[in-house]
Amino acid sequence: VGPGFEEVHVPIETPRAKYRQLADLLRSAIETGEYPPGSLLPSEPELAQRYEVSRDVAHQAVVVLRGEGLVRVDRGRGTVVRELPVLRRNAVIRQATRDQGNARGAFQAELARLGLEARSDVTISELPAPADVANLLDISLGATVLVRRRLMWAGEVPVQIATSWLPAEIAAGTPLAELDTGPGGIYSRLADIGYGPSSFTESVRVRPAEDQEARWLRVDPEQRVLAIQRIARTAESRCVEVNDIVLAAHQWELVYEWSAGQQ
Amino acid sequence: VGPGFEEVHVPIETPRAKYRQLADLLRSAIETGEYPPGSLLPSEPELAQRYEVSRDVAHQAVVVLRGEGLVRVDRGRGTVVRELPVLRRNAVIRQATRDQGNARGAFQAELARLGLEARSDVTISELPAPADVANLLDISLGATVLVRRRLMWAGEVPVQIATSWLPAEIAAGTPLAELDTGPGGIYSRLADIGYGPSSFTESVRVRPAEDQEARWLRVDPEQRVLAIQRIARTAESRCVEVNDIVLAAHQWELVYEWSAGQQ
DNA sequence: TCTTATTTGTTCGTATGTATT
DNA sequence: GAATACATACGAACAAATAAG
Repeated sequence: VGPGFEEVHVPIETPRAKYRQLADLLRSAIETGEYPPGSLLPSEPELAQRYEVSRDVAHQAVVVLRGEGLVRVDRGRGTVVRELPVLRRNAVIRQATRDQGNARGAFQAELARLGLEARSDVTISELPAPADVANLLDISLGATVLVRRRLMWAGEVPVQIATSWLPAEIAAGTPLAELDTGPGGIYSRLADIGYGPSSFTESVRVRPAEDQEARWLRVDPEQRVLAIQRIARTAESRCVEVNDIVLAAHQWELVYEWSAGQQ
Repeated sequence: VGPGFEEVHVPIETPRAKYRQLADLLRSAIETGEYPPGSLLPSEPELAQRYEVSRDVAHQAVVVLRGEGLVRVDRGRGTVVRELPVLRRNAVIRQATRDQGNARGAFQAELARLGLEARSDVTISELPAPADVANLLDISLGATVLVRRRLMWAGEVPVQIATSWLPAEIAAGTPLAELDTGPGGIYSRLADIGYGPSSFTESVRVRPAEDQEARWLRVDPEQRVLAIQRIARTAESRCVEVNDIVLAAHQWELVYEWSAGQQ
């Protein structure tokens, strides 16, 4: 419990709801390896029978575990224990180590550490800028931007959606519009053409997954995602890239480091 | 929708479940101000009657909105539309501006910007260190640590729980053990006694609220919190403080800034 | 390809318990 | 104490997705 809560009113703990008790049971069973990663939980009717509760209670218990990201449901098949460990993302180091400073490199390194294979898939297009992106990039509403969307997998598991927006004015016709941006990634290519980023800002929000994200990341619509917006600026404070990153919240730990003197 | 999803299999959109449709309806009504912040939604039986659905559907719809942090339930009273805007927390600036570098100062400034009053409440105790904290502080398991727990409110709304752990060996008997740590807060006091922090690491996780957190932050146990662990180190890399911060996830935006050169 | 069984998703109806007003 | 509100539970039924044949 810990100190400092003394003065808070705590009502007598009402007997824990059955579906919570069952969720606790199943959680322990998963953690002790009774249901190993990738295996199926007993079906809801079977849980109901085994623990002498209604199917509704069994269902609600599974809903709790899904919310925690402990299991995932394949409809028509069953409830699967998730296989991946928590992934760590260090935003500062990603940008600092220039020679592998592209997202792919940092991502690969992180997964290699865990014995997993990184796979990613890039799509490039040119589109009119959405309002918020246009605003940040300081271009006129509707002006064209280069869009790089990258989907990333850890092994066979989809884990990240990243959408990068660059002003077409500076990116069109450069290696930034190519699938492979070469060593150092897009930040090195931006530097090549005189727009090397000098500072970064990330803002982090937690929200429910949108339908499409939920399907692609294989999570419930009720599941939360981390929505990170990274903004890269030149030394003159010109914004040269906006990057929207979406991660399944249960699957990631975000790490930020800085030193005291820094402003 | 956006580019890059083309190759993903998207099943025909099954008709949206009634409880989701109702949740969409209520969400719009809240956003357009039909149910202003602080007001009560119609009761579940009334929603059921008005929209010709079962009470179960009305209940599930409210569950969705609760998960999003849009409403909060006062049991026995009704469902309340939340009052607070999203709060922004800039971790780097908090530590950088030394003269108001204590959490209280930064927190107050942020709330003042929104026209809200900050209130906080500190409890100090000395306890044996939990295993993970002892490990980080590099002290023996069970050694005593100074614990500063701060509960913070924005106006009347509880918004943050922060628990700071300091080695008793360096903190006991110093101003660090006082309720008011004076100008600059604990980091200035650490500097005074030769343990000024020089670098910080924050790691961010999203998880369901524990029961006690849920009660105190007035969220559901199913609701997610941001669990931030900040570690402060001296120039010699000695860890001098571990700070566990818990925030209701829907209520906060985390901001981190850094420059490209930095390691 | 079609059929059937299995599994989860959703809805309705009903009932009871607990907290607040 | 009574009325109202949400929380939980049981039972039944049908829909949708998947797997096995």
